[in-house]
Amino acid sequence: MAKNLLIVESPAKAKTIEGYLGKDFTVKSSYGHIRDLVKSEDAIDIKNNFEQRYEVPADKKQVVSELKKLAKEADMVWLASDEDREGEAISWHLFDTLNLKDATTKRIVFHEITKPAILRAIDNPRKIDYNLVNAQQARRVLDRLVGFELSPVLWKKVKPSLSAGRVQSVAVRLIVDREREVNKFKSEAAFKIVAIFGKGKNAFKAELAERFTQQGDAETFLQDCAKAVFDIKSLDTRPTKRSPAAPFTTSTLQQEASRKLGYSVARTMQVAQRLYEAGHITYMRTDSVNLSDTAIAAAASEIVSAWGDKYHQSRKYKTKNASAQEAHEAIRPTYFNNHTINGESGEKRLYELIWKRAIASQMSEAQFEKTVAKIGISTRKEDLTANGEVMKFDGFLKVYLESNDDEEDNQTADGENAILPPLTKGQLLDLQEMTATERFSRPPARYTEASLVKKLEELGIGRPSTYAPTISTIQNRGYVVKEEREGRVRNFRVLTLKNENITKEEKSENTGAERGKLFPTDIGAVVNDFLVQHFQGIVDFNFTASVEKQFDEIAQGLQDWTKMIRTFYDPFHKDVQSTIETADKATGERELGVHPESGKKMSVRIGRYGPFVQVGESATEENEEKPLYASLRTGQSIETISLEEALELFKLPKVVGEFEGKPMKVAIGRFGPYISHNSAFVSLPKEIDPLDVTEEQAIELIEAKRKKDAERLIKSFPEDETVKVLNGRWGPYIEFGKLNVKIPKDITDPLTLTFEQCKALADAMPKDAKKGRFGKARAAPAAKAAPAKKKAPAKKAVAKKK
DNA sequence: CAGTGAGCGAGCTTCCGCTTGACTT
Repeated sequence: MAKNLLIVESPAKAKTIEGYLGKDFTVKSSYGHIRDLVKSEDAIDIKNNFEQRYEVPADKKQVVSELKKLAKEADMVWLASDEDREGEAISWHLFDTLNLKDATTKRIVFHEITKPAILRAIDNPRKIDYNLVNAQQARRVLDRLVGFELSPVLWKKVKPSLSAGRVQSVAVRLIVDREREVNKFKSEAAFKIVAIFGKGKNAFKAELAERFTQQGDAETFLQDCAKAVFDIKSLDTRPTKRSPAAPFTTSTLQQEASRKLGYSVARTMQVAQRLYEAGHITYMRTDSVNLSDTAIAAAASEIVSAWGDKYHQSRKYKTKNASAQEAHEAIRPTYFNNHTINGESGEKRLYELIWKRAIASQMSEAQFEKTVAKIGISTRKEDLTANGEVMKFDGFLKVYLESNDDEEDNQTADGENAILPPLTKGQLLDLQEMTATERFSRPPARYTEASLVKKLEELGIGRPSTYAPTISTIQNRGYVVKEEREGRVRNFRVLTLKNENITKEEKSENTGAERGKLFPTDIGAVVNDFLVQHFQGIVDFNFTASVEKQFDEIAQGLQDWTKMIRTFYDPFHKDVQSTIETADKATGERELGVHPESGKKMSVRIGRYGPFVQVGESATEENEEKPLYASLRTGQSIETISLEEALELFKLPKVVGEFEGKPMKVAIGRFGPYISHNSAFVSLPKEIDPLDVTEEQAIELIEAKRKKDAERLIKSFPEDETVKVLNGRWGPYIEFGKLNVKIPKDITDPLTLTFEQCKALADAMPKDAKKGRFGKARAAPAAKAAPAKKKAPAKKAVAKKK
């Protein structure tokens, strides 16, 4: 039996370290935290110095009992969790839970998983740092108090099951604020002047720095240029350089994988996890840009052997982020000589990105020669400017170029890297063409998942391990949606000067189209406004930063954690209580105006089933007339919907005629406009406006759908006409009433299916798990359904008594 | 994929950070 038990947080790490340490050490993992606050309200004893009640969650029981057993048998237990607040707390929880003894327990730390680093750590053990543990407890207690007091306020004042927290509520606020900036934004048009000089290989572009807001001014400029002589007024050539970016942290990896590979932050983390577990990369949840000395040396030898000494430059990076805890290395390949790996294509691509970024970070800078030519115009006092750039040495650009957040900027940057022909001062230039193009100022960009992570990191909010889950949470709660939105067509004017002739034309472009951007929902906006109004301090962008400062003081032993929490909690709790007592229910209600025909009040707000328009006052005892209601459609918001758009909502659903003795109704559902007829549905093609569907069109569409369905039909049953075997997009399936049933793999020929078999398969389908691809997230209401069923007979019993 | 928008009211929801699996369609 090994004399030493060493415990780290991650099992993959444990495996590596075990290889370094030999027989005397058993290396095990705690799988992160092993204890957490109990779920119930008495987790924190507020009156008694915020004393906490912890428990080992069910999924950690086995880990804990195994560690307990091993600890008992070992002579010495080495607590080697990460060197940060959470890691220190994990060590303390282990110490406490496993009943360890001071004399036979040592705390060690390392920032990199290399043999020398581990051995050095073992030679320098210390005790558990209780100041650091206290700082973690303060963090944990504060987050629980905020989350579990704020969320119930929302259940009362907005809607059940909502949530609020120090991190997620600020994330939502960023998105709501940004959306409002976009909506408020007024685009301004101005004419941009671009000239092309020279012919063929010697052609180059020059631009005017100023822009003209009036078309007349742009035209005058072109007219003046028609007769002008152009000459090189000045030439300025100077060397410039560009340096490589630091190796990846979690946040920069997420950003770059989003831009270059189109991955969501969750996908990036999943793929990175697999690379880590396969031993290809170092730990992927890190805020450090630091590389170990062995890694720097390995990168150096790789660079020198591949491209020579000239391309190598050893660099150490420092984090700019004050909140970084730097318990790990930056994300890098474990072996730099593996330029690529075996694996699934997603893994390969992410690995190569990580490899290139890490390698490039140890390479020489790229060198350029940048030329700025000022071009004089004989008839005007302004100058045109031509920029040219020639790469003299590629350096790190041989392997890696960091991309930019702003795609449109990259497009307009084409003039930047252009190569200028040989030019001399005083040289006269031959104008080929000059254009004045109307350009529009752009609103601030909506957040993508990755750019939101970047912003949160800048604000010091959240940690590498929580970025991806936070992004999921705010979407799962319905505060935010990731969506594509269609743009609209916009016209712009172009004036062209060619051969001393000015022509004008109007062109059109698509603008405002968005892909994979985060939009706030109505509920997200209402919750945000409610929190901003009543809990300003918590959703303040600096709240985390200011509590972090205090956690740091606690960690240094300069402040008592219970006093800090007390100072925060008492006024906060007061706010919670007064809000519960005095605040109105938040519905986001907004008056739209009056109905043009009836003169009744029109308003929008959020109801039980989502946002809707109401025409007329709500029914009361005096006012017996019921108002009319209509739900808003996908993409519409109570904040921006107009009276006209609201009126449109009442035009549907409408009956457009009769077919086979049953009415045909046009409506708009979750998947767009459709016709319903005799409990069958037909989607409307995009080119047909749902408001002017004719009876003939509707019949035609229904018949076409029937014909198509008949072609897909493999088998039907005389026992029940609603049961069919059909050919679907992914192969055959059974349609059992409204339920779609998958055919099990052992049935190779669907023609052999009997009615009884179909029925059995349908019965075997879990009742609540039929909706959506993400059954797991939706499966929660199952718990809800159970007590409701229990209640039902009780109600009946009461009814019978009556 | 429809319509629903009163209230009754039990028991439920919820935080942030550390870690991996176990799961469908």
